[in-house]
Amino acid sequence: MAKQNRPEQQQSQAPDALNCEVRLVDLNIVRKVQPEILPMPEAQRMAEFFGVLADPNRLRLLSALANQELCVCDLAAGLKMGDSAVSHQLRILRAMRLVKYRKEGRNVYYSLADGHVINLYREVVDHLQETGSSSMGVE
Amino acid sequence: MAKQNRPEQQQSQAPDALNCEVRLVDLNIVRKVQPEILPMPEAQRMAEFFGVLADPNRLRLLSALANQELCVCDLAAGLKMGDSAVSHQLRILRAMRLVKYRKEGRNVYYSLADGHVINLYREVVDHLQETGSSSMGVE
DNA sequence: TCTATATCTGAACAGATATTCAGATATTTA
DNA sequence: TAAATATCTGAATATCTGTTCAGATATAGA
Repeated sequence: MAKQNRPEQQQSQAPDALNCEVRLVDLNIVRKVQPEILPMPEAQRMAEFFGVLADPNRLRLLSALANQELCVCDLAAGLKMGDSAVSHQLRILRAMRLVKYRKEGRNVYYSLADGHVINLYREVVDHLQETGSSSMGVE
Repeated sequence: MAKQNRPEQQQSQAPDALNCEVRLVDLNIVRKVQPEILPMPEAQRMAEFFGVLADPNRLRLLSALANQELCVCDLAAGLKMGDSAVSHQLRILRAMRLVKYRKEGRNVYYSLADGHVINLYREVVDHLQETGSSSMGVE
């Protein structure tokens, strides 16, 4: 951790800094890098968002809604999931505003909220196709 | 679950289907939706990818690497994390091919693997800015 | 009103995940 | 060679997450 290797320019500047618990070279780099680092609150918000997409069943729900609105029980039937599980997942998607819904009688029809999800989807498909090993059957 | 409400066109087609455990209307919709649903293996792969981005410290690591390559101990110092934690997280980013690395002496310098991450980043920032409640200080 | 249906909700459990700790490996320097 | 440093790794622990289950709410139809 002491980072005494990697000789850099300003070691002559403050000789006593070498005895300090904070090392000189670290400080220079850290000072440069720190402001570029995503602050923790925003990082958490972003992580929370990605976390919503980090579940195969939620992704499948989104893909089912990509072309038409569907109610909970159709989604459950189509994905072969329990109604309750679908409802729980839809709530998470709703909280992140990835889907919107509309009530009609006792049915609730869900649909995608905007195009961001699709864009994300394609970007990830690109990445996985280029780097990954499997194929992703997406046009 | 029986979906006897929502009267649809083809109920006259097969009257005995009403006694079947699989309901008619469900079947029609499910048959239409099924092929559009992301298959489970690909959904899992994609979810795994998003899961890698679903951690605030990994996002912070990526943001630190967005402008320059950095070694493990500088990342640890900059993010105020333990060396071991950083190393563990970098391994995950490496496995998903989001970062690449280069050894130099006893240091290992990491950098972003390609531009997909940045694109994803911006897309999410857009989404969060439009729908979310907080501001994300990204240009 | 009563029944069936669609959806939602909270609790509980199993499985996944991030960090810490201790220690291993590799490289540089004395 | 020995000591110091940078990085990595596996085990252990605490936390988070997804599903199921039981039951609540709401709406449509008899």
